[in-house]
Amino acid sequence: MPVRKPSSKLTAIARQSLGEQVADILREQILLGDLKPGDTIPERETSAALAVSRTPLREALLMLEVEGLIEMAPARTPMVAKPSLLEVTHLLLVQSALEALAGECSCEEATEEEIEEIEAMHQTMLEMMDNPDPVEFFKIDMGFHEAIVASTKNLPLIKTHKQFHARLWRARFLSARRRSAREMAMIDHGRIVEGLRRRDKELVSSAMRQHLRLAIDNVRVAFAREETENNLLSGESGHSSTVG
Amino acid sequence: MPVRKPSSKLTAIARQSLGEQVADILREQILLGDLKPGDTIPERETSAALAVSRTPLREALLMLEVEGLIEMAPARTPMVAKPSLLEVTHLLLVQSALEALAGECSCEEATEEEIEEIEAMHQTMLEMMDNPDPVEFFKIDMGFHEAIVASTKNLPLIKTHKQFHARLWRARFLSARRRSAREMAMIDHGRIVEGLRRRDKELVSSAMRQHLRLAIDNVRVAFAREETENNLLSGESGHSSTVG
DNA sequence: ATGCCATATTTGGTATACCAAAACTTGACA
DNA sequence: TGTCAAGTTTTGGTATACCAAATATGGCAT
Repeated sequence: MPVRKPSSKLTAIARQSLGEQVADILREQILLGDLKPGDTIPERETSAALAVSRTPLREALLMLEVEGLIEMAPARTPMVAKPSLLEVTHLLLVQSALEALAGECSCEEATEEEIEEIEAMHQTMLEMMDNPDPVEFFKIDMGFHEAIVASTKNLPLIKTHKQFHARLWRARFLSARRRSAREMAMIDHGRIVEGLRRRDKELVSSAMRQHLRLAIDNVRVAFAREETENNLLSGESGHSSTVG
Repeated sequence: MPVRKPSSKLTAIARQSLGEQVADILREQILLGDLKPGDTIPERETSAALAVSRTPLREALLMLEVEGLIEMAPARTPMVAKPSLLEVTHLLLVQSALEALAGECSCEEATEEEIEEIEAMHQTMLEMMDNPDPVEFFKIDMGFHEAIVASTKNLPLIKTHKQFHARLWRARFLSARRRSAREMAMIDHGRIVEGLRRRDKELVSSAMRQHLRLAIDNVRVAFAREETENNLLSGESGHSSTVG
């Protein structure tokens, strides 16, 4: 609604700026796959579609760019980031360090209730192992990791983890579809939960690290598979996305 | 220069947008201490002072806010972030994890030349131990850490580290003025350099971690000292900055 | 038929005008 | 004299107009 509202009632609370709201919308679209890597986001067209002016849209684009979700070149239409395998590997390395730290801190900072909640999520995942829908399983998986990070009460850590999380979402989703990957992930999760219960920093930290390292391998095969699929579809055309 | 330049010569390259340039200027001002924590950055006044319009200034403010260098509330004038001791501690914990990871990766990725350069910086610092000017010493100290991170070639890691670096700059500068802190830091640096030369991931990683943990202690005493100084000056007025 | 250059159109970058919500001021009333 | 309320001013939020660079397109010369 780009129109004025001269004085309608009280303007509700409107707690966050339009730019942030737009950023949330776009972020969700990217995460959900409505906007795929490589898709462009022209300013005029998109702002019109969202019924806002270009200014808040540009704010949103700027935020997402700092977060690494989209790429903006000097005079080039903004594009959803399309990380290479190398870059995803780099991101996962950082994420593994962040989560290992989170695990350590969580042993000291997490309340009993928080640990119980984390355990509950793990249990839910165990029961969902045979669920054919990978999306639900994946969401809880991500929630499991988020809950551990949140229990540290370390705001900068939580925020940074969240950003990497968003950038890795797609890659991890693609790689989490394999049944075998799920099974191995659950083993790691089991060790993590056990470590948290005993508040054993070493155990949690190393389990976290191994879990993410496993993710690197899974992503690698996911990339390889996507590559071959693309080649089958377009026969040798598209540029390889496996090299940074 | 808010005026139009109808067609003056060729407009040079102008590689980065005005907003980024402004962000660079403000970031430097904050790092150099020209803008101190708690200082406000009113949009109109600042944009006039920099001879740009509000639009690129707001872009810059937005970037710095995402980076955590300034704080922006809904209808409140932007302010240079004033992290509490708790928050600085949290930041240092994350930074320690990032640098520990950097140390590990550097053992695998750094070239011989890069390691030699890092060693050279260490040597320079050793020779500067008695330099009365803490600023120069500090700059090289920061360069030492940056060089190690850069040698990993992990772009997301480099970028994230840089952001935390900026947020921690002031606190670390204040805490690095103590002679004893410098001496202990040099011991850690020595271990780090030795580890890199032997490409011993465990050694480098643990040395990095210990080094940053030491920094946490130093920051704590620096905060305490600043607190007492403020109390002496203003007699019980200012709100304590030691609690998040 | 093809390659190149001029022009038209699209797109992002910047400036500015306008609006609404806070913050500050001031004056009247208790 | 203290306090509260209304008005003023300041500040950030949003929309829009305009500009320049980049790209696409079509015609012209070879």
